[in-house]
Amino acid sequence: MPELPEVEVVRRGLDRWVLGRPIESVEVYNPRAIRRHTAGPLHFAEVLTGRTLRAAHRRGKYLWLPTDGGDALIGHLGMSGQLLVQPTDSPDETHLRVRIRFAGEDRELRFVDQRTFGGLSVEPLPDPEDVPPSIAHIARDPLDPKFDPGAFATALRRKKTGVKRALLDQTLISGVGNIYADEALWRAKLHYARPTETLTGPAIATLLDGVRAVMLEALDQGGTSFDSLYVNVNGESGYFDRSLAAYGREDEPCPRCGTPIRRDAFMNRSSYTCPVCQPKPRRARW
DNA sequence: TTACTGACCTGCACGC
DNA sequence: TGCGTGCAGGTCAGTA
Repeated sequence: MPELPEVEVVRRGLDRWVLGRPIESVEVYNPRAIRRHTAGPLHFAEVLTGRTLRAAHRRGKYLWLPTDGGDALIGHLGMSGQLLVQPTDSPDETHLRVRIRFAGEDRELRFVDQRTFGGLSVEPLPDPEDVPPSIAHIARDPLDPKFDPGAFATALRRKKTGVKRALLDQTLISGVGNIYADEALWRAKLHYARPTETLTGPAIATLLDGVRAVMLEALDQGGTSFDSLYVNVNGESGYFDRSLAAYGREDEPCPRCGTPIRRDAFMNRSSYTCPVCQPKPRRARW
């Protein structure tokens, strides 16, 4: 599943392979892949054709690529999305949704998405130095140099919810998905249902350290390839799943204390914890 | 205003 | 072999 490190790997690939190349044509094979572009597939293709992508930016798990026309191509990989730079003559992927060809290039950009939770859109970019309006509500991620740990701690304690639910709230802190939330909580020895208002300053600092550490380790290894759904722009998988301590390790021994890892249903998904290292709080918030 | 829930979507694993 | 069901999970609209 693409989380922040995976998206950053993709951003770096886009930065290397697609910038400065005029777009020759755009083909949309599944309208759902551009559902956020409300003007429709034809408009999406028309507005991009002839444009040149100038940069590749990221806010949390969103990517945006400003064009020379005062707008930006915005992308989100969802759960299974891939942005691939492929030779123009290579066979189409089964779930190819959008193809972008560049003038005079033997490589093209493909948006491939099995589950179509991700998508692309184009929208005006009033300030080239700022984020697009549609993703302005997304908070900075903990790897962002301008991320403010003090403001995060204040906002976190103001919430009246469980700490994992808060970590998954992209308006509070971005880039944390289910996998890295579980890993960061394991590192910080916090149960996912710990009420946010009971977290101390040092506990929040430890949690942030855990989030940063797990993201940086994933980034070093090219992202988390938990299944075959995630690959970088060159189609290569990462290997970070080998380093996961809790997520996906149900009944396996906790790397810290040896107690079998437990899986609970949480928010229509799974949560993995060590029942000894991460004891359930007496007063839990789900 | 804030917290929470469910829908969206598709391929795979599993049981019958 | 084929069918039905459950599961995976990021985001956001709708509800409480």
